[in-house]
Amino acid sequence: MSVQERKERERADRERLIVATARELAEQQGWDAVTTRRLAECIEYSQPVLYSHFHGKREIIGAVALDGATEMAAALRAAASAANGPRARVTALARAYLDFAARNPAVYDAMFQLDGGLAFAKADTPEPLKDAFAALLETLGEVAGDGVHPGLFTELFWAALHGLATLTRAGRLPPEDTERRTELLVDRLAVV
Amino acid sequence: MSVQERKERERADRERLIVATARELAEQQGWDAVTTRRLAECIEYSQPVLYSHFHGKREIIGAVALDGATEMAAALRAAASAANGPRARVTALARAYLDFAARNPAVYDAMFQLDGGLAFAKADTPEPLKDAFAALLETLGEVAGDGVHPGLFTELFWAALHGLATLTRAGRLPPEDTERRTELLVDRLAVV
DNA sequence: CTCGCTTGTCTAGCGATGCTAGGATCACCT
DNA sequence: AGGTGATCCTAGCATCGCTAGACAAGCGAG
Repeated sequence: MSVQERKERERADRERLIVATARELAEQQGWDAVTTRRLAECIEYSQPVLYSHFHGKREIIGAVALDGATEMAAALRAAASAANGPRARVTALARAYLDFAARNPAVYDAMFQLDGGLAFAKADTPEPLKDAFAALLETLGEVAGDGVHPGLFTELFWAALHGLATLTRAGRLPPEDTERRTELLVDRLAVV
Repeated sequence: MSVQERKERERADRERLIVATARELAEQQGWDAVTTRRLAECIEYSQPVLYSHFHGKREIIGAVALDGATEMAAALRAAASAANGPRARVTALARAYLDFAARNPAVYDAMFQLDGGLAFAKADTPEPLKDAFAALLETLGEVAGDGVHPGLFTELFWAALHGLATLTRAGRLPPEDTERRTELLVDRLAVV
């Protein structure tokens, strides 16, 4: 029994290594540089080993996305709980979201830009993704305003944040005005 | 002289054919299906011909994006001018934007999701892109509110629309609530 | 009308990609 | 100690974007 357990543990370790390495590689050189060959070489195994853990590159991206979602949820909750009052909480949340996207562009891409083969807004949505949305909902729900469904409001606020994050990083929006845009967003959308 | 003119005309025609075919192919089967080989076969020429018109696949995507920007600008202006009053104009604009993105997903991707090698928010930004932003600004500028820079407000509104468009199409947001989100967006952001 | 030349096009191929089949090797249990 | 089963790697397939070099077609000059 102990032998089998050890093997399973080693397998799980290696799987974590694959995901961590893929994330690191993507963060340093972009997802284009994350080829199965390079990734295999980095973890000092051959290509087919990757396919014994994941069905394909998509699933690896998906795994990075799930890790990222867990991290983002924690970052959002930490930022919100450190602020006092609904208004300050929402501002802190928005800043934390944009900050996470800016600091972890590859992870953010894995979550929302690339195809990681993940389901969304459905019953079989993975837990970390639902939890990240829940983290948004916790803070945003209280500023949705009367008669406005909290979930719908959160979706809208999230979409705005997502748009700001992606357009800024793609060079579509001048980065120096990020703070002003964030404040304007909170001012207008949140009912305090 | 006439011979040379004819050749140039034929070359321009073929270039338009390439862009139109790439767009059509992308719209029907997705950008992944737009390979240089398939594209070459569709226009009934060999691969290298593509490279005598464009420096690479990126430039072809960029050309589709520019076409799309021109179209989108026209669609936005048409929608806005058909509505009466600032509030109705903004609503019509938002609907037209989301509608364009939903009806032309491949073109929208070329404009904002894929790398078409285009410059943004800079001096050398191509005219169609600046014009599309200008089309947004024309309608949104009048509802920015006192003391709020119209450009900044337009950037924020645009980001929100972009977020809604991309998240909806990626299956991250339930499509059936699009209209309600749009109304909420206009209600909150626009000062009328 | 014919000949050389430029211009334009295609065939063939390079390196790299995601992914997989099949053989070899190693560790385990009897 | 030896058979057995899991584990891993070598080698290869089809396809990708892109390019070099051969080939042909059409032009202007004599």
